[in-house]
Amino acid sequence: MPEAPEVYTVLCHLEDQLRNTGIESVTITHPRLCANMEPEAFEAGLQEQHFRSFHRHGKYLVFELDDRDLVAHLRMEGKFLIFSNQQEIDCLEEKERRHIHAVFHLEDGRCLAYRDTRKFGRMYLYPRTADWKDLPVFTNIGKDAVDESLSAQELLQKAARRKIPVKSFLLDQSVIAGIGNIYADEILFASRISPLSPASHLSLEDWQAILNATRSILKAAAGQGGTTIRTFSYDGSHGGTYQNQLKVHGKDGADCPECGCSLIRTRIGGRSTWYCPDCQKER
DNA sequence: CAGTTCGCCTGGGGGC
DNA sequence: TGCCCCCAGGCGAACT
Repeated sequence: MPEAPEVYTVLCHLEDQLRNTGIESVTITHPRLCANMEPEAFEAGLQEQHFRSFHRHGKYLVFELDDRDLVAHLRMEGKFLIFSNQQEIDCLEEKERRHIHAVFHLEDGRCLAYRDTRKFGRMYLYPRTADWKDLPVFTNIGKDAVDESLSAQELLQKAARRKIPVKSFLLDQSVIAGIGNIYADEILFASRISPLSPASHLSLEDWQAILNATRSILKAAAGQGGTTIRTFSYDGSHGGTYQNQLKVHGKDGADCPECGCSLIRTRIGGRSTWYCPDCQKER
């Protein structure tokens, strides 16, 4: 479940590996992967293009090519894997190979494979746009969580009249982009705010605390290569280490690292949520 | 318009 | 060992 820090980690790895590399051809074996066109058009549109620059917005990866913009969302389990040649893919065991849904054959003989066991990930291809942030896929996506221009005032205004729990509000990508289930729990713990608090009940000071916690936690996690629980890895074998810094998320039966009382596990908006009932007061 | 539910997917784990 | 069911969860569509 890559969130902003994990997507950033993947992006850095791909930039390092693919910058200025050409695409000879692309083979799509799971048509639904291509979100905004037929797979044949997607394959044709990528032919002879080169990876020129690499960006992230929220949980989206953006690749600027010569005259196309390619956008990818890994959702839960999507991964980009780089192989030295086609034979390496052919030699994979069936249970590995069956989850590869796209292969980019690169001009230097390497292969960029997209593997996704649950087929939730999506890719979008567009004619190159002057500013990639104007791409249609970002129409309903808010500012990135670590965007310096995002202010507490802005969050306060967007939360006005919103009755949903603040945790659900933080997960709403149209409000703020890049936060997922793991970091939402960690951000609210650091901010000492109950995830159940209605979003509209938070003060300007509360939003400032959330913004400060968001920036410090996402940056620290990115610095450690992200969080590896369950399946995240940036290249198929190496993961991040921020899971060792988690204070509440996933801590079944654990005590609060601040006050020692028992952490609570509950469900908010259909998602597992961990918090400290003592440190995190409801607003 | 705000909020809720469902469908998409598969592997892993618990219960028996 | 095998079978069934539940769970994980981001996001868009469809609904109230």
